[in-house]
Amino acid sequence: MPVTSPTTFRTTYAEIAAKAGVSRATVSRVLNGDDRVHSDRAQAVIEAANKLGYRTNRAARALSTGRTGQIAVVIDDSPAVLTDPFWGVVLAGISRVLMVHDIHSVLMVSPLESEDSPIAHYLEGGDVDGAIFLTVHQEHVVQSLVKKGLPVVVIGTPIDLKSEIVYVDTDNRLGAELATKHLLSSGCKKVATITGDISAVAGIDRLEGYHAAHLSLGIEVNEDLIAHGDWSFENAKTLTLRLLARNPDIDGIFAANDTMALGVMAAIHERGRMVPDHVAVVGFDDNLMAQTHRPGLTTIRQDIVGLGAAAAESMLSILQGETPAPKILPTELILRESA
Amino acid sequence: MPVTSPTTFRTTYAEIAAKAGVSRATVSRVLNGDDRVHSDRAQAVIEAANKLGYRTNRAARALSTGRTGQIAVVIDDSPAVLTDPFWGVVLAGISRVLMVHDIHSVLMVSPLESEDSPIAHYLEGGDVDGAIFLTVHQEHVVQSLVKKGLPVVVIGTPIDLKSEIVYVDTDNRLGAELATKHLLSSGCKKVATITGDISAVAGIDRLEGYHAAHLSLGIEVNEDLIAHGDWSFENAKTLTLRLLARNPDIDGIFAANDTMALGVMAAIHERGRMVPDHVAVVGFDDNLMAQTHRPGLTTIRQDIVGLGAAAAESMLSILQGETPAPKILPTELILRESA
DNA sequence: TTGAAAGCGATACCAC
DNA sequence: GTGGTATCGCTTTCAA
Repeated sequence: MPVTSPTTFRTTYAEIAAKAGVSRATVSRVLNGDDRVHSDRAQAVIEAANKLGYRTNRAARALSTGRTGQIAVVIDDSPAVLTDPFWGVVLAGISRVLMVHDIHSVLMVSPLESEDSPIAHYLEGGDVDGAIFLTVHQEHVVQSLVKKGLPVVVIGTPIDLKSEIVYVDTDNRLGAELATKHLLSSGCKKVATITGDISAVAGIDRLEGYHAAHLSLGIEVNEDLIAHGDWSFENAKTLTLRLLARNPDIDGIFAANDTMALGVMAAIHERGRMVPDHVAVVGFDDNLMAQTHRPGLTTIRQDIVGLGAAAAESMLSILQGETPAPKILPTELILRESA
Repeated sequence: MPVTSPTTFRTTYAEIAAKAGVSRATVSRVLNGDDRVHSDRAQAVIEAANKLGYRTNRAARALSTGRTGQIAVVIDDSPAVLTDPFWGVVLAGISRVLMVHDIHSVLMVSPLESEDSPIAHYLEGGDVDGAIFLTVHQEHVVQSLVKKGLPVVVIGTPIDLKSEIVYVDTDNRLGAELATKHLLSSGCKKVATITGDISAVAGIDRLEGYHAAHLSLGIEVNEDLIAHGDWSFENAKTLTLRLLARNPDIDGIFAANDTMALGVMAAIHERGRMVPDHVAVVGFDDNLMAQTHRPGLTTIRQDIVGLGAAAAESMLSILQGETPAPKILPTELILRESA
């Protein structure tokens, strides 16, 4: 016999059934919204349940239905990721939506290196009904999970688009185009960019946006103005210094994220130049630093809560047997002092 | 009959038992590390389990034992909290420790306003074996959960210490003392402080540390140098401006967190003064901004991963029937350019 | 429309 | 040491 749960004593269907004068089967029907129960008996069941403070036992339900009512949220276990305020907000977006549908989010912080990492096993183990990945981990691992029938949603565009992975992402390309166009159309003649990590899709897309802006305005891109960064402050600063040394007449810089934009500004100041008077700067993300830094950083805001919410909704949709199309969320230019 | 689990087909004890030529009871014993099983049979069971790729069904176990193997991690649903990089790291610390013990972290993002908020019900509902709170929400709600027998650990010192809530926290008082002493002993004659929210224990403790430093160095505290902030950038900036207007000879400022320290520095610059030459600044937290800002922010580093890990360990200890003492984690002064 | 009853998979008591 | 089996609470077929 099991040790009595250390917490509360729980009401069961049996007690509700007794109190309402019906069978357990009927209790189940009523509590699960089955129409074909006489409304008076249904009423009695509901009252009894309320009076007894009934809470459904998820373990029992899971055992019976094969559905756990839980979704794993997998996040990469690296300081760089965890330290990024971005993910907290995404988590909130996911959690809120799932909560409404009475689904719990199980957090798994871990690298997902190989197909038989502990996490991968957890995920196939049936402890959860699906998994949302907060960064594109090793893509083939995710892929193999999908093949095994696990409902999966990835936040961020997968590299291999042919893979039938369901994903949601910010419109990085259009956002970057917005940013670059803003610089170009507000008088900048020579706009450089510090890209993100080009092995990541977000990095590529934001660079493409830079190109697209030039193209649409009929301006030729000078490859010499493109510096390949890695999302980090220090690196961006170094690259900017180099850029400015080679092209002293640069008057605008689009950094592929806010952290790098701060590095860019630091470099500009170090060269004794002013933002935005000498060089205008636009970032991407609109994180806290963008707001608190002086001068305030003009940047591209993404709907981060929305990203999480969209991922959760895609998951719900998969669980209902559908195959949701990828969702790409719009961005918005936030004007502050830097450009 | 249940709908077959959408994911993988699962091996059960029955199959292992058949393959190993033993009973299900024996399979259970072996897989749960019960010694008194002949080692050869045990071996057979283990081999069979591996060969069949057995994964334990948590729902079944939970139903049988009354233990879910899940801990709720409750975090306040406010932008200010979610945007704080701090919590992501704490989460990682918690998750890692629990994971090792095969316990899942269920994330609940929500305010926990009242004793019958949905979350409170979830928590008493037996869906989890315990709860870790990432901010002291309404303390009486937490208290009532404890009274109902739910194992609870709070990250952050509760206001009502007499309450028997298990908690872990950073040594805010000593950290603040360290910060203030650094300013005082490196030549500053007039050190002001921008406090955090004084209705929060962390706010109070950091202010106390400021006092303690003066006391231990035999310097009298000038109440006029204490400005009551609210952790935010803007507010800190405003307060600093006011402080400097009234006391132009302030040459050091301890801000109770890094975000405010940035506000302080912004204000100092706005007044045309230099950091640290005219005014030295020390923050608290050592977040990303402290590192990327120029000049680099001298600050107090807390062991954030450690905080999460400590909370998780306290939880494990409670689950084993112990009553862990509060844990207070040490801090460290990180020297950069600002002081 | 309703109830009886057979599972779901693991555990733990009881008897051998 | 080991096996048989009742049990956890809910769902769902099957009959009535």
